[in-house]
Amino acid sequence: MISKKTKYAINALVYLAKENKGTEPIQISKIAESENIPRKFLEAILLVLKNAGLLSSRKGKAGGYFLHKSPDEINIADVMRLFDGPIALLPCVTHNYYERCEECKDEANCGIRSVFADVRNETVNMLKHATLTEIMHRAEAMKKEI
Amino acid sequence: MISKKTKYAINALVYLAKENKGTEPIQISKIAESENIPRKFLEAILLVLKNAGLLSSRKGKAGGYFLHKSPDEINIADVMRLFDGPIALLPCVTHNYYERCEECKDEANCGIRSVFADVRNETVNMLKHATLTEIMHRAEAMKKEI
DNA sequence: ATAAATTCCTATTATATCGGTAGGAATTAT
DNA sequence: ATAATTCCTACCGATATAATAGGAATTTAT
Repeated sequence: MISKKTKYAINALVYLAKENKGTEPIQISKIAESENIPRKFLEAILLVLKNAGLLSSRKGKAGGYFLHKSPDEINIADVMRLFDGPIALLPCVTHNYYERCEECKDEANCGIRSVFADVRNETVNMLKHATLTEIMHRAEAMKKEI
Repeated sequence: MISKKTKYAINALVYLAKENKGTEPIQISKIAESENIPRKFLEAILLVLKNAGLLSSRKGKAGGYFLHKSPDEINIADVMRLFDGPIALLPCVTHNYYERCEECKDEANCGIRSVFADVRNETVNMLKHATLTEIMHRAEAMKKEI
């Protein structure tokens, strides 16, 4: 399961992608209210997204948040990694955070590892393609289907 | 990431599948030593696998564990579910343990849900096909490749 | 019958993570 | 100056993880 942080982050990003017509920043409290996210908790989440370069902010009165990258450059894989760490199900098949399984006898010939490597590749591939744009397209498509 | 319990369980099962030529039970301590798993911890794991019907045991002197099902009927998906619960990354896309996301406004038209449903289907499909037999075949194949 | 070896069962523990709250400092528009 | 907002640090309770400890129950071998 992904953490609530990740889930909230994705929802907030999608909301910003939909709402951000001009470049007017949108306040934390507005996002929190619309997306049913605890306000203070969301505060911390948006800060992380900002420091990771996905969001920009304006401080002070009439301040708020807005997308820093284009909606088709922001994908679920990156957001998940930011909050929940590696996507892989085994430490020995992560690309960026590789760690040997201490109990493993022969990593190079491990059938279990081979399975989880396939799963990782497929999952990352799917989540990389799940951009904000793609997510919005899917929601649109579902609404049109009766 | 899967838990160590799941990882240990899979390793123990593969070991039993490989070692179980006759029907002689194999002792916890032998599995623990061979697979580098803390003995007492493995004890609890094997008990769960037994109660789930994957293993059988003989008690007392010369007792131990052995597969209850055929190696091609035991797959990683089932083992993961047993120890780590649902495989899906969102509660609203699990088949067996469905739970609504409390913050969600419109589940039926949720683009995020749609993405994670795809991921779930693909992952479960791959893990269902990852039987003990398949795992052993993969290891064999890798050893033959130089 | 007895001893030895083993699974089975119940508690306990240490550590970390998750989900969230609290309070205030810094910044900016009006 | 004031009001509104982001930014930052610290804290907290609950739960899960990865074990460990100790002994009861069971069975085989002698």
